[in-house]
Parts: sequence; C-alpha cells; structure tokens
Amino acid sequence: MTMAQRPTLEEVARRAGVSRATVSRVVNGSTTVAGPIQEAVRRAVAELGYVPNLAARSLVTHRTDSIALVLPEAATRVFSDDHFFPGIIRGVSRELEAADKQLVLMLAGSPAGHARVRRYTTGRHVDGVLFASLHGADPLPGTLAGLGLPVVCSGRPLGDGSVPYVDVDHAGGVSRAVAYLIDSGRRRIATIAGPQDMVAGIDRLAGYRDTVTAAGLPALVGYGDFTRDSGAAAMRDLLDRYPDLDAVFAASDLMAHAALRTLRAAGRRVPEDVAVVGFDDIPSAAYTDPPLTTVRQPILEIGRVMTRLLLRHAAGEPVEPSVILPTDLVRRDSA
Amino acid sequence: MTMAQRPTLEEVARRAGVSRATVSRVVNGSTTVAGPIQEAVRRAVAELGYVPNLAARSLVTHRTDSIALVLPEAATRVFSDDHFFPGIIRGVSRELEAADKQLVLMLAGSPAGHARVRRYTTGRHVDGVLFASLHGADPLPGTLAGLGLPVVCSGRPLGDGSVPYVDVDHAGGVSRAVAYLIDSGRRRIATIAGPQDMVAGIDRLAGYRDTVTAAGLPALVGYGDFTRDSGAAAMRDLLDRYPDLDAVFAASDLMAHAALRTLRAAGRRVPEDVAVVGFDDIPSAAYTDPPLTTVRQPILEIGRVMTRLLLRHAAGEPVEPSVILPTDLVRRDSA
DNA sequence: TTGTAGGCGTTATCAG
DNA sequence: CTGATAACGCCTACAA
Repeated sequence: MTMAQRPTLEEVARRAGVSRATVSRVVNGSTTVAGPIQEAVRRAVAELGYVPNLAARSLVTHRTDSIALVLPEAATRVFSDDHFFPGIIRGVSRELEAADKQLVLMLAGSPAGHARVRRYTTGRHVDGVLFASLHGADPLPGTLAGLGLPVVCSGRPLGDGSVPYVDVDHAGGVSRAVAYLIDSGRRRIATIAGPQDMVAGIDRLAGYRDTVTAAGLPALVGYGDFTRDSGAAAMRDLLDRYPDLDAVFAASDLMAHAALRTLRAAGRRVPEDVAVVGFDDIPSAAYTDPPLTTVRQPILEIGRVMTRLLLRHAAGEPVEPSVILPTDLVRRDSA
Repeated sequence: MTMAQRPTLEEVARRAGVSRATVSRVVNGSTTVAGPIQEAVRRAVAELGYVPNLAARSLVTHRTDSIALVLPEAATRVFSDDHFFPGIIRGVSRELEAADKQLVLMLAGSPAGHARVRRYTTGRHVDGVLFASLHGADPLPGTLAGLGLPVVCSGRPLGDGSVPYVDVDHAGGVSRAVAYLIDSGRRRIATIAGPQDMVAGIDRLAGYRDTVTAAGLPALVGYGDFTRDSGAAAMRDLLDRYPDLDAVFAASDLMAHAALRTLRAAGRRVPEDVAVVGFDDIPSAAYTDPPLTTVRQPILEIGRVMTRLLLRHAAGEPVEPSVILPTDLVRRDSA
C-alpha cells in the first residue's frame, strides 16, 4: 500500500493561482496578504488537505518546535510505582502544550540509549533538552549545554554545576517532618534513606541527620533505593538493630508504605508504637492503612517550572541558575 | 549566546579531502568505500564532531526513524495511578530501542492537542503512529490510516474497524474470575464496571454479565470510571442496593482497592464476608490489605506487540488485523 | 570506487 | 502586496 502523495506548497499555489511564497505567507499567518487571496489560498489548502512538511521547514528555520525530555533511567525503573516521572511528564506536557511545542520523550537507560539521545539531540531534532532525575554525575547535560543546546535539569546535578536546574527543598521538608516527630514526643527516630548516588537521596538523609543531631538525638539509619521492596528490607533491618525505635522517616512513600506493613507484621501499632512519615505524597498515600503522613513535593510543578525555564532559555532570555520549590508536611494518621 | 555552528557534510568532506557523497556513504555505512578513505572520513567526523542534520536527511529519505505514541487522554488522567500508560510506554520504548527508532510521546487530551497530533503526524514527522486507549469512537486513527500513515491501536477501536489493533482477552479474564468466585461458593456477586465508552469497560462488563447469567445468578451492577474515588462511590452504592452481596468483581485494581477499604469501613470482612477480585494486577495490588486477587493483563506486552506490528506495517509487510493477548487470574488473599 | 549534480519542500531575501 | 530565486543539508542516481 503506497502512501498517498501529499500535496506540497507548489500544488497549493498552482491551485490557488498564486506563488509558493504567498501560500507560505498565508500558512504561516503573515498579515501582509490581501483578503481575497488569503481566502483563495485557504480554500486550496483545505481542498487539497495540505499539511506543511516539518522537515523542510525546520531545515530552513533551524527550529523544530519540539523539545526532548530525557529520562536517564533504565526503562524498567522509570515507571515503577512512584509517581515521579509520570508527574514530571504531565507538568512538562502541560506547559509545552500552552507553548504549542511538541514533547519528545526519550528513555536513556542503556548506554545505547545514551548514544541515541546524544545523536538525536545534537542532530537538531529538538530546540532544547530537559533532563529528569540524574544518577551520579552524568556528563550528558553538560556536554549538550556545551554544544549550545538549551538544557535544564530536574534535581541539582551532581557533576559540574553550569546547567540550570529545578529542585525541591528536600532538606527543609525532611527537617520539618522530623521536627514534627520530635514535637510529638518521639525520641528514637530512625530513617530509611534513599540511594546515595542521587541528590534526592543525599539531601533527604542530610536533612534527617541535621535535625536529629541538633535535637541531641541519635541518627538511626537504614538504606533503601526508594522502592517498596528495599523499604521492607530496610525496615526489618532497622527493627533488628533498634528494637526500641518509636518513629521512622522514610525517604519515599513507597518505602514508607512497605515500612507500615513490615511494622504491623512485627506486631507494632502505627502510630501508637511507631510513627511513620514518608516523602512524596503519591496518590496512594491517602489510601494506605493507616493513611500516610508525608512530605509533599510539587512534582507536577517541577515539570512546569523546568519547561518554562527551558523555553525562556531557548528564547535567548537569561535564566536563573536554579529554582528551589517548597515542600510541605501533609498530616494524616500514621504520625 | 549563539549556538556554535555545527559542521555540515561539506566541511567534513573538505577536511577529509573527499566529496560530500563519499562522506555521506561512510556516515551511512556503505561498504563501497575504500578502507583508507573511510578512515580519513571517520577521523574528520570525530575531529569536527559532525552529526547529521536529521531534518535534511528525512527531507530526502522520507523517513524519520521515529514513531509517535498518542495518548488521547486528558493529560491529568493519563498518569493517575493505574499503570496502564506507563506500562505501554515501557513496552513501546523497549521495542523501539531494539529497532533503533525514536519515541515521540504525544498527549492529546484537549481538542487543541488533537489538532497538534494531526498536524505533527501528517507533517511527516513520524514513520507511524501508535494509539493507546481510545475513548468513544475517535476518528483520528482512521483518518491517519486513510492518509497512508501506518497506524496501530491498543484496544479494539470502537469506530470503524479498519485499523489493526492489539488487545487483551477482557471477557475471558473476567469470566475466569467470576467463575472462580462461583466455584468458591459465592452467589451474590456484584461488579463495579468501568466507563462504558471504552472497550475495556464494555468488554469486562459483558464478561461479567455473561458468566453470572449463565450460572443463573443475578447481575448486580455498579459503575465507576476505573479510578479509586469512583470505585469507593460505586461500592457504597452497591452495598446500599444489595446489602447481602458476598463478592464483588471490580473492573480495575484501583476500584478494587477502594472497594476493599469501603467494605471494611462498612464492617465487612474480606474475604470472609465479601470476596473481592480486581483487574490489572498493578504493582500495589500485592500490597493492599488483604493482598488483592486480580486478573493480570500483560500491559507491557501490549506495548511491545503494538510496536512490532507497526514496524512491520511500516516496512510494508502485511499485518494481522488484530492480536488478542491472554489474561490470567492471580490468586492472593482477597478472594 | 569516487565525484558531480539535481532535487527534497520550505522559508527568506529581494525586486517589482 | 506579490513573485522570483536562492539557500537549508543531505542523499542518490548517474557518470567518470
């Protein structure tokens, strides 16, 4: 089945009895075209079902009206159960829609994926690149920025700090949560920390450490990687090492959820015996048993702000080197 | 800050002391180029950091090596809490990665989004289009297919049936679940159905109806829209109308989860008083209280199969008009 | 095996 | 206000 030959500017021009240039003007909304001619062109466009060839256009304009969102995670982990990526995507998408630009999503978990991203983005297929959640010190954002491509990251990049980024106030949010636990009389407050090769993991642990230390309390630390399974394991471990703990702050809601179940399985009541606080405020946090007290981060907003920053950057406007969004404590029943 | 002028084929050719044509051959992996020359070209490419301009290339090849995945949902609903879209994205992404093609994600919830999708896809920016989860009888897939663009849908399209699609055996899965409830002695089996403008909602309800009817049991039907909140409301309503129900099949895990909580709040024990079965097998289904018995659908596989179908279609091979994937019952503790 | 030259569909710069 | 006419960067017969 051969693809029906789509009409070109030339054919529209012929049909409307004008030149290609004029058709182009009408199509691109130039106001310097006489009314009747505009009318004729529009009719021809409609009759022929003409649609501009984007490749040809961007070849000459050097713009593509689309921007890439790179998720440098293994594709398998990107859409697990936390709602970070979906939230980012929604935020980015919404803002892009307002700007009438197209979103190109790129999963770059594998080395091959990494290469593909590099090729695609440097190949002038996008007007800018958004990076979500970097692991370790990924050089790609810096490389692309060095090539002159507008780049914005979500989360403070661990590597060089020349790329603008948007992040939330991890430490502040955690601090507020831990302070709340202290205020409600808890004294043996443990934490299930996130992976220490990601800023979110590092900063949240730091926030916990600073706050308990400042209160003269001991730091009881277990480690997970934000997933439920890792949270359950860490909770069991914590229970082993500190059987007298009376509260736990988990660096993600998924880990907090697992902690809830693990604690119950171990015969502890929540919040009577042990208070639990999470981080994220994912949709199901309101549906755990008991409903989870947690630190909310405005994920969708991160996506929106990143996008606005990038669009301004791409438009040549100066942009702030970083934007930090606030977090806040959502009190439910687990603490 | 001006964008560093990227080198073109021309400049690479000059540097390597050959013609553009030869550089093009090397870049595109033609074997008809002498070893030493190939070497020289590669060096020039590396030194200059040359990357082909994709727009120019696709202008002449008529290929873009990227395919669009259209999610015709309101962006707000796309990434709620069920894991359908993320799963599809992962499956598509994995298969595309293997084919070294680029994924372009398009959220087309609003009418404006719809128009943008049409413009973008017909603008030759992609080699094919994948549609996920259509609402009602969306004409877009048919339109694009009519234009000669390769198209594949996930879920049997409600409108015209000329577009190839991939779906799961909704009715069969539901039927097995309901039969299981009947076998375990349940006689007042209710259902929380999904939205009736989507095939998934329609087919699952049909599967329920057929099975209870065939067993001589009454159909006790409540309606939701796959979300948790709608499930809670439907469960309360069902409890009102049929206080003696002893089982409920929910057309989504999210609704099943809400039903679990609603039943408990109403003083019913699960599964002793009321058995609950869901549909989807989302990650958190194993973490509800009690863990949810549910019908698993191979979401990731849907994405993969769709993609393979599309790629074959785009390659000019004949493709089957539809592929139905199996579902199976995952027994946990709620039924 | 390599080079030459034409054209892909648009936009942009000039004249008219 | 409209129409020629160059690019834009690349691929691909065709010729050498």
